[in-house]
Amino acid sequence: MRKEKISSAVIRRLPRYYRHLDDLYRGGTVRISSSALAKSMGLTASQIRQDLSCFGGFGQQGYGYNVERLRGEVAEILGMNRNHTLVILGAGNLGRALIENFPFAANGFRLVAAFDVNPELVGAPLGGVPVLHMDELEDFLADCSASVGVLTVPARVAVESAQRLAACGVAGIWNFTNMELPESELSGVRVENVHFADSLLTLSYMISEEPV
Amino acid sequence: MRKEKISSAVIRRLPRYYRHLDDLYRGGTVRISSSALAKSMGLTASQIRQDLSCFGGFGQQGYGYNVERLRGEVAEILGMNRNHTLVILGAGNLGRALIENFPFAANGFRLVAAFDVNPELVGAPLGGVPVLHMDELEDFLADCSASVGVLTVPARVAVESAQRLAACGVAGIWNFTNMELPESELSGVRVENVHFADSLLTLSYMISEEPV
DNA sequence: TAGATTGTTAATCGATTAACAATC
DNA sequence: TAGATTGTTAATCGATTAACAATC
Repeated sequence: MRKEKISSAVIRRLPRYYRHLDDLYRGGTVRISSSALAKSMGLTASQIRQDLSCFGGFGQQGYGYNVERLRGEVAEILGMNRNHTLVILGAGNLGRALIENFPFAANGFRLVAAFDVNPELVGAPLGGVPVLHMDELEDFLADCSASVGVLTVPARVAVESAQRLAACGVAGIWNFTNMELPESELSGVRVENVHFADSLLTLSYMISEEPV
Repeated sequence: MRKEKISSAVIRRLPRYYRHLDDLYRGGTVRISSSALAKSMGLTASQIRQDLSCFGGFGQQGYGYNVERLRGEVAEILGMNRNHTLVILGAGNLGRALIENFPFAANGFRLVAAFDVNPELVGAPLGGVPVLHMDELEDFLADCSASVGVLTVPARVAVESAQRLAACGVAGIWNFTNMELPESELSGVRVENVHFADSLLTLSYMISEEPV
């Protein structure tokens, strides 16, 4: 039974399902039951069956789930087959790390260009992708629209860069700046934050639980 | 009233509280009410008062919260004043991005060394931090223990590196590899994952909601 | 067929929101 | 004092877990 509104708790688990199913698939596993998958992921079988049933009935009584099929269904749900494109703003160390090492294609994305203000970086392609000057952003996206803009710029230009991306009509912003973006001013653009500092402070809490 | 076990939902909000309180503090705001803070953070006043009351009563009826004091309390709760130290394993683009740009000190951490297997990187300090060969990890940590190990190594050596860190007695691992670490084999070490792929796939889902 | 395992409904648990007495 | 706002208790809402009929 497909549900209308999927809770964000479920959505945040989907990439992990995909990752585990992809591992199983690559390892040659043909079928898996909810309880076996639950065990390997540290969840309950109930939860997995509930989560999947938000999107349809992908299993078979007495058999379980076909790994290849379920992996494909989850990929489809996540939008991995939609030929999403992205541009990266900021070709510093972090931008370069993503450009050169992140498996965009394996996640259903195609990186089309990087932008930076540093004239020493502009012009020299990175990882097969052209590096253009930030001034060319609007012209480039007018010709060749992108689904997502990746923000790996310095914090002080984060909001301004986000607004330029929104004005160019991107659907989403992948935000690596430690800034909170004013989503209400970004006209419906979805923002996904990767806040390094929040993550480290969570770890800091976890390793500090005992009193000093 | 201090609660025994703090839920992870609350813990994950604490860094955001800190970030907002720090902004207010730097901006010169002296006091703030739960409702004003709630409005600026997109939460409810009830939730903020509930969250904070897990750790103590930091406010005052009729007045609200003193920003400087509350910021300090949250920092204390997060363990930001414990002189945590960390080492980074892997000085590739991502490791370098963290070493050179991440504000460790502002988050209560001191980066003491980086390790890599590449002889071209070993020996040349980055951002004031020595870069040592991975072979020296155990000796180094025997002399100078660290609270946290940061994993910015290639995925294929992620598990092995995590096990070495655990054997050296780190309290936490900040994991940037797209691998799931076997926490049960890491003898109590707390793991905080930064899964870029999971984050991008969540964004992919959000921008793909309408059927094709 | 008998055994296994799903999808779904019901029960439980936990987290968020609302309400309000206490009090600055 | 009167107004504001907390900390906390109670009510609601949502998410997880358990149970089981359906069925492969």
